[in-house]
Amino acid sequence: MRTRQAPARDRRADILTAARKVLAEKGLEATTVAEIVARAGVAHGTFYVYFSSKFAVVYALAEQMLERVLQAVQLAAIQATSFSETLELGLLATFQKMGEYAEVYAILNNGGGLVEDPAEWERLFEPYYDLITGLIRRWQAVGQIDTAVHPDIAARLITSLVERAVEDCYLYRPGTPPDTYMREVSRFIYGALTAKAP
Amino acid sequence: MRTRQAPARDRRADILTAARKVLAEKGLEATTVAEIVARAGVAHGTFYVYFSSKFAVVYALAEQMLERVLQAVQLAAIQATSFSETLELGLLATFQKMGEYAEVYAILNNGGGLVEDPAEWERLFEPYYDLITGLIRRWQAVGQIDTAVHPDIAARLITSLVERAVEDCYLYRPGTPPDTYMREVSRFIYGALTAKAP
Amino acid sequence: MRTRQAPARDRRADILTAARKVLAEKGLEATTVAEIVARAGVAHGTFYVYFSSKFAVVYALAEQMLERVLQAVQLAAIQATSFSETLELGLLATFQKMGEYAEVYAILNNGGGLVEDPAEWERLFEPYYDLITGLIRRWQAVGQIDTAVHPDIAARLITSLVERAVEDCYLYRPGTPPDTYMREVSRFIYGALTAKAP
Amino acid sequence: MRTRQAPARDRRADILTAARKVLAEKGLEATTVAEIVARAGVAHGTFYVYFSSKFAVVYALAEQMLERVLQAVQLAAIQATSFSETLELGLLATFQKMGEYAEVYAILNNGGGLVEDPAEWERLFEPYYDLITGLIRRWQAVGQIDTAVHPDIAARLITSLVERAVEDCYLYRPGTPPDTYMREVSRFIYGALTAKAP
DNA sequence: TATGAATGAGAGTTCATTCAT
DNA sequence: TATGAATGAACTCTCATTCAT
Repeated sequence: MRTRQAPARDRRADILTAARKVLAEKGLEATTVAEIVARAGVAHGTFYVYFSSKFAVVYALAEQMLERVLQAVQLAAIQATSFSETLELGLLATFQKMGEYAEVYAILNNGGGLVEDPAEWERLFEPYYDLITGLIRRWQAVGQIDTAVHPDIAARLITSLVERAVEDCYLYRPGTPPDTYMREVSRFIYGALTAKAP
Repeated sequence: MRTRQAPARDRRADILTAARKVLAEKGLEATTVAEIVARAGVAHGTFYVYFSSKFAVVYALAEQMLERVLQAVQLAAIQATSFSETLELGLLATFQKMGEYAEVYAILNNGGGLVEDPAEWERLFEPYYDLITGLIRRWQAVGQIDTAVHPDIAARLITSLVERAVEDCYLYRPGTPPDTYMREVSRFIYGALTAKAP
Repeated sequence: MRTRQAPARDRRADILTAARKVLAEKGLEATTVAEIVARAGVAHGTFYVYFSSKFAVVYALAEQMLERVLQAVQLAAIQATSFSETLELGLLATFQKMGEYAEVYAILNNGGGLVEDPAEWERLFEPYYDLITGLIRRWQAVGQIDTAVHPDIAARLITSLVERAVEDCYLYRPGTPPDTYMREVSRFIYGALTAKAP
Repeated sequence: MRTRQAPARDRRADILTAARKVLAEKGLEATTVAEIVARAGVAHGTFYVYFSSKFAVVYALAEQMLERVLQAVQLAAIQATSFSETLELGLLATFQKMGEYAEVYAILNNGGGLVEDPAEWERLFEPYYDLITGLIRRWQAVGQIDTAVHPDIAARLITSLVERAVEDCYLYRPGTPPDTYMREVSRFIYGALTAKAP
């Protein structure tokens, strides 16, 4: 009986953490359930108590990351009083939260071909797109963003831009300081959304 | 000597074509050599006459695509007489050539974790980055692009933007016409590179 | 807990036994993991639960045999009170234990080229050589073996002699009774170690 | 037409030489026809013009070696005027000729499991055994070898002794000079064949 | 809930051999 | 005779998943 004893280990969380590490180190194809459970310190069978398949744990990881980024950006958006401030604070929040998942990002990015229907994977990102779309609309309404911009297409482009910047920044070109990347991306998006077409 | 006989099937090309199809349908992890050779109509062993491993065929596919896109964009750049025209023609070329590889793109995009060193994969894209970087510098020199733009960082951001747009356009939102995407991306990039920071 | 249930098949032992049979019948190169597991009545994967590779099972078999022979010879050596008795009892023990492995012996003998470094394989036999070397020294000390004999070279020669005799006896010339072989070998070694050079 | 031009390459010999090298370096199981033909500088198909299978080349190699050793020992036996001289000269000849094949010897030794019936392989060695058996009889006839010795069993034991000594000498313990080995073996055999049983 | 030995389908890869040239 | 691209059967080994405990 386990009442008020040492707090029961949260095995689900242990597995999730271990999975993140292994994915980061080995990449999706080389990640095995065997290694995940070894790192999590649980038995092989225990994995299947909490996750229905190898894919499920990757999916759960993506959910976790997107949820955390989403919350941080929402908080930033609430505090901002202008488009440029929204952009600045939002990017800062994204770089911070996403940075923790940088290594797995390339994997999470496209569902790794683990999911049958790509659209199913894409749905995971929809709340994020919706948030950005909403923010664009909000600042279009008060004239801070060009009304010619398609909010939903732009939301997707911006998302890809930021993802790429985070990846580049933390993975491929760790020499360049994150600040430089953030400023560049900021200027890039600002120009894209405010400038008039030629 | 092979003169005037049956026009000698090019098995390497057959395998490459088959691989493209299978990757598009199944994704990287679910793609098997068995299925590739079945579609190519060659024996299992023949695969290894032309490619040293499963990875090698993905790599070769990426090379093929990037080479074709690069050529098309170079041609466009030569014909253009202004930054906005370069942008317009370059995007058109990219959408056309890359569109053929849209399904595999998500896979090719990050090397699928198939390659040990991510930097090795990244090198594949370098000629493409260099081309864009050069074009940005060229139009900065004549004042058509803001000189505050970092050519190399911008080149990477633009690349990710276009990749994403092509993916979205052909894969995830086939409802929206390519033209709309191209115009949006064009405006996006134009604004980003020409506008002054806030 | 496994108490009083079906007496838990020892799969490792089953595989080892099956491997011995297949090796004896087919020889090393023609022995396949598939056939071993078929005879052992276990799944293919089970093989790799207990042995890391095809080679590992051959190695384990050699270890098992050498260990058994070694023990038997040690026991014989303890009971013997003269060199000629040591020889007689030792040979008897060796013929008995090694006889069970006669078919695989030709394979075990040189590691079958399965091992990268021949010296690694040779190390397996070192305890056996050491035992013989020690016995030679012991009977040299009391004048029953010619002191001109190099104990370690002689140990190796004796080993090869006995191996060969066992092989011949059980494999190639089953017509001749083991007794004849043992007596011949005994006389051979006795003469070799006690006689003076010409 | 090839009349009186550059002497036609003896491709069969080239293949045999290449095979010897590869077998020595890689061992039997790791030796491939591909590598043999690569070293021999001939096409894959050419191999099968001269040898009916991979096994055939190993068999041919063994034949070649045994033939050469046999000739050398026969010559030595003819020149010798006593048992001890026969032993000395015979061993010298064997060490020299066999030394060239030392690396492949371990492989050739038992047919590598390549041959279905071990007896078929054993037959290859029969002329060699017959030679030794004959020599033992010859020196028994004149009282230089103990008549209690079984010529045919002893021939086999001697053969294994010498094989082992050559292997040890050239492969496993290259530190010890061949001379030491030869003298030890010589004394060993001399004692074994001339001494009276206890 | 937790375990981990056992599973077995199927993966990537090798390579002896063939045969049209 | 010589070639070498093509073959495909067979190999070793992996690993997601199950289930009796």
